[in-house]
Amino acid sequence: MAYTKAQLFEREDIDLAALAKALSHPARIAILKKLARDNVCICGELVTDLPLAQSTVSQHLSELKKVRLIKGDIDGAKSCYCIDRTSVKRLARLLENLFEEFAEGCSTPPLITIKEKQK
Amino acid sequence: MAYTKAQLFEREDIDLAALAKALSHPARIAILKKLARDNVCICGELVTDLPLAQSTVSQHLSELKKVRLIKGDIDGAKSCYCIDRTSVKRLARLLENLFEEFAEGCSTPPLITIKEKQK
DNA sequence: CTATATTATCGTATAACTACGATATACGAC
DNA sequence: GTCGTATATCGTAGTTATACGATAATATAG
Repeated sequence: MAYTKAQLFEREDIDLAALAKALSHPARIAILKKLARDNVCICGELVTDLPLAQSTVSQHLSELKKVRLIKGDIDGAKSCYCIDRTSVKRLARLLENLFEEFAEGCSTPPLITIKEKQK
Repeated sequence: MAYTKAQLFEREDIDLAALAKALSHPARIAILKKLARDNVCICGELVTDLPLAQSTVSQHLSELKKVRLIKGDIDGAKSCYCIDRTSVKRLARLLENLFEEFAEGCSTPPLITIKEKQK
């Protein structure tokens, strides 16, 4: 039988799932946090920081780039990556929608909302 | 060599990654949203709602339960699931931390784009 | 141009995920 | 008890993810 039926769901759910998948490995979370801290970061720094081989780091970067959470530029022989704030905002919006539904569904206490504090 | 090195990362990153993985399939997002809307929901309703076999839905429910985003109670022959607000709050907190880091990172967009690497 | 440094990509092995049908289990009705 | 319903679990096939080393590609240094 077929393998995935993911495309049979609602667009928004598919989008959020794709972004969540990008966050579903601690290495990629760590990469995003470092990129955020340093604002920009060359690949080599990530390789020395993470307990992973260079090719594996490159692979993780590629995944993050695929969903546009980061973008990369070539600077000489090195690659500079930075957070793509547009997509981060999109992720924040999708998460907000989700958490709103959580909040609506029940009368129990307040849910923390994801606020967008950027710039 | 080993397969996963996920456990070598920081606790918080591992936790967030695990929760994000639970959100990384549109079916599970849809399940969470329905559980939130109905506050409580029996498994059968989910099966008729989703374009998936009963066993597959049960599997997705199991994954959500594994990270405690939902909890289930047996009500006779049926199973009632509902959102676990405690874990949802934990997820919200972890996401907040992440987004805070994003916000703290520099606001200046880009760096000098030299050129596109291609092959 | 050659050598070195940096990063991306390829090939590959293994683990995990997705999905289903079949089966097991547990309950309620009878 | 048996029958039917509702869920969970097992077995499994195919797909995707993780990880590495090896190699290719590109830029800089000499």
